[in-house]
Amino acid sequence: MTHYRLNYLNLIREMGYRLTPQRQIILDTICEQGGHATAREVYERVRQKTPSINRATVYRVLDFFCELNLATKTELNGRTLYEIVGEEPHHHIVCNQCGQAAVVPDEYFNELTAHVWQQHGFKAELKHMVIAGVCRHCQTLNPNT
Amino acid sequence: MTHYRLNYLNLIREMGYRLTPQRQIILDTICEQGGHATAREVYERVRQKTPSINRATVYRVLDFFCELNLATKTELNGRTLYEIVGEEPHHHIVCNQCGQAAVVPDEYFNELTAHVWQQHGFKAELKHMVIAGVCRHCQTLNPNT
DNA sequence: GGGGTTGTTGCGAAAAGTTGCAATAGCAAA
DNA sequence: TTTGCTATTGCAACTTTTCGCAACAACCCC
Repeated sequence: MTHYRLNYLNLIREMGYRLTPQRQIILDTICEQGGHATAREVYERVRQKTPSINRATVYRVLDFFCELNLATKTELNGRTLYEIVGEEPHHHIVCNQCGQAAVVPDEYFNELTAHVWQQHGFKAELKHMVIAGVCRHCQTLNPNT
Repeated sequence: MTHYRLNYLNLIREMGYRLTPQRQIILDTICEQGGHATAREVYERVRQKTPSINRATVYRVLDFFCELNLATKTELNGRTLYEIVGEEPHHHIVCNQCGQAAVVPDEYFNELTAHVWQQHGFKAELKHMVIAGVCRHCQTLNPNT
């Protein structure tokens, strides 16, 4: 977490934005939390450390991090989740039935990226895709669907 | 729109659900609107025709349509959009800079689907994916990014 | 170190979206 | 056509998210 934090804090300044204590605290919080977290979860943790930070600020800072590609915002079965972007880009497969999620590597999307590039001249920037479907386990339980 | 509507209304009943006037009106509305619409837009149009329909009902019915695979719910740069599912499954590429969207066919995802199937035994059910990136036009404008 | 510029924050309020519950009304069966 | 079951709706309260604006404070420059 620590070295992430340093890189990220520099990044914010290098991009011409200001490094405020609120941004540092919120960044630390989502790093500590690890993995996904909803805005509400982040806010709860932040206010425990620093109650003066406003809820609106948490929302704004989270979106700010997303704009800098420092974090991602993902819709995962109804909940909006934020996650720090690590060095390895990755995506998720999520079972529609049991809700279990697993990580899949970026390479799976290579052909897709190539297609849109060749056919549309479109430079895909896949960040944190969610692939819905049915996991192995639930398929054996309900072979009909 | 009309023949869609008939099929869809039958579908609802065949699945054992009830065909209420609210569901018909909301279905008509998103058909009329065509393309994407936010819940709020649908609600506004619905209330113009039939002010007695409650906001909560619109939200519930839209999600109900999604569960029947009659519509899809998509997150598109911050807005939650609903769209009627046509016969052709399709997806979108959306430019991060100008916001322009284009349709891409389902086949582009074949290799991706094969990967998660082979590697994870996961049966992907891709409904209405959104691929973010930069379109051809914006690339020529800003060759740096 | 002190001062000015302007990006950020806190605050209050409004908008958007969700939930539980009692009342209503589809629809199947008599 | 009437009856009964229960899925669905409207209502009201609640949570989540957004917005405008005045006050604040990072950061640059001297």
